[in-house]
Amino acid sequence: MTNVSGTPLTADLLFQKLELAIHEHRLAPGTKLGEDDLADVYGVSRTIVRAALQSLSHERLVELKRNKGAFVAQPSVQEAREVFEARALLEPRTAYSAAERITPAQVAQLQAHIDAEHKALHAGDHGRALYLSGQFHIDIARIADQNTIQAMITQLISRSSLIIALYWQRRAAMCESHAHDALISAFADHDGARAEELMKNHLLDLLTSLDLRNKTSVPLSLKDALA
Amino acid sequence: MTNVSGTPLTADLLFQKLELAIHEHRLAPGTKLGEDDLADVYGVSRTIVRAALQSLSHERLVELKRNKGAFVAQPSVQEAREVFEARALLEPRTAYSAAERITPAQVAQLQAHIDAEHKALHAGDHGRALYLSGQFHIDIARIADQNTIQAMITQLISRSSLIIALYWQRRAAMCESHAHDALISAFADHDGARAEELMKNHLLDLLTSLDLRNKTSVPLSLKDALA
DNA sequence: GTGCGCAAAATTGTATACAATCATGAACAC
DNA sequence: GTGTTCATGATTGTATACAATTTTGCGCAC
Repeated sequence: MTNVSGTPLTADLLFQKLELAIHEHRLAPGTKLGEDDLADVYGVSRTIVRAALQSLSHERLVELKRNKGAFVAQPSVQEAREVFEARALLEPRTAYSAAERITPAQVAQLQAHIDAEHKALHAGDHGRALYLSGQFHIDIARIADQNTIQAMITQLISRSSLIIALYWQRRAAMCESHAHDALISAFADHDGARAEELMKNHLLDLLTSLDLRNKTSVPLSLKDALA
Repeated sequence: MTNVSGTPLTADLLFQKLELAIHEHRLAPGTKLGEDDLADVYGVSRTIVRAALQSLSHERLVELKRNKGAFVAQPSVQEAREVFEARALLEPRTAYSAAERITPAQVAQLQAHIDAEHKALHAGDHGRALYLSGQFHIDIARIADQNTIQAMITQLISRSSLIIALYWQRRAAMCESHAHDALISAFADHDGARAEELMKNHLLDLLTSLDLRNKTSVPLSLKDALA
């Protein structure tokens, strides 16, 4: 099948599309990503699809099982804890740095970001709201001018989205929390210490809102349970 | 060209070989990694080579320039600072956790690691010594039982090796420092606070031993300077 | 001799063909 | 009816062929 739309659709682009779909919970953990299927859907060859899947695998969003195929990752309870451990080490201090460097224009950007998040939530688009809420954290790293840390946080945020999909217990409540608003306030005041503390607590809140009791994670398809 | 040796040499294996070569400074920053060249050397098709190069690119050890080829990365001064910023956030706290959990057997492992490093240094194999010294840091994350953080530190260590290749100022001195010995002592005592502090200082020492003054990084080949 | 332009060579990007492995299911023994 | 075996089909792994782009270098004008 040849590509129909105007853009040639490179591997990076396909990567972004799939990453977004996973982040917005349009692709559930455990979903099989067949190479031919994706190639047909997006009108590219398997070469491109494989490159994109390899990238997703590197970001831990997809698990590549040799001779079996690619599946949307299903983070274990252990992995979920580790991801939030890592975030706890990186994000509070990064928020501190961001608060010291942030410009009024960037404060406005963050605020616009939150507004969009609330709007999506109001429109019932929970996936979109979750994605935007993640972008908020990534923006903070960008404002702190730490590209390396930003790349790490980006990965951790995406993985958190999978974790949320698997272990969230009270879905409705989450996005209503005004932790992000409080953070913006600290940023506007250039109050690094407060931003750091708020971020730390925000991450703890997120973690405790998960149900990480050690029931071996329920596989979505019965088939996988036996394999 | 067909593969001569016994093992089929998969993409992951080639990735490891190249990563090690970069880490041990056998491949200098800026070196071009031609696909056909690598394919010939290792007796595999370009398909495998490209997969390995893509992985290396994801680890930021190789820079992929579209239609130009793959080159061993040359981290900028800014990137060098960012890498050590990230390490400063991750490693001290991870050392703390490791100190609390470490077993006597693991202490012995670390000690053996250091002995091997000293031996390599004595044998004049600086590249090997540098590699082993990096593994020490990765082992700490492993002992802390933090796979996610370990993966991040692994990447940061490899990138640090490139940074050292570019910005180190007093080569001989480095590995003689006994920072690792002091860390082991703290680990043996399960003294988390001391381990954390030692690691923090160790990373600061490393950073200050670099020459990160903002001269636009000297390109190894004149050709790249103009491109 | 210097600089421009174009053609040839080399290198990377993508698609496709073939090989290897795994999944499915029918046939058969018990 | 249950379980095993083997053949068939589907899916992934690898190599190769072709297209697109870049680099190289020759030839020519000035």
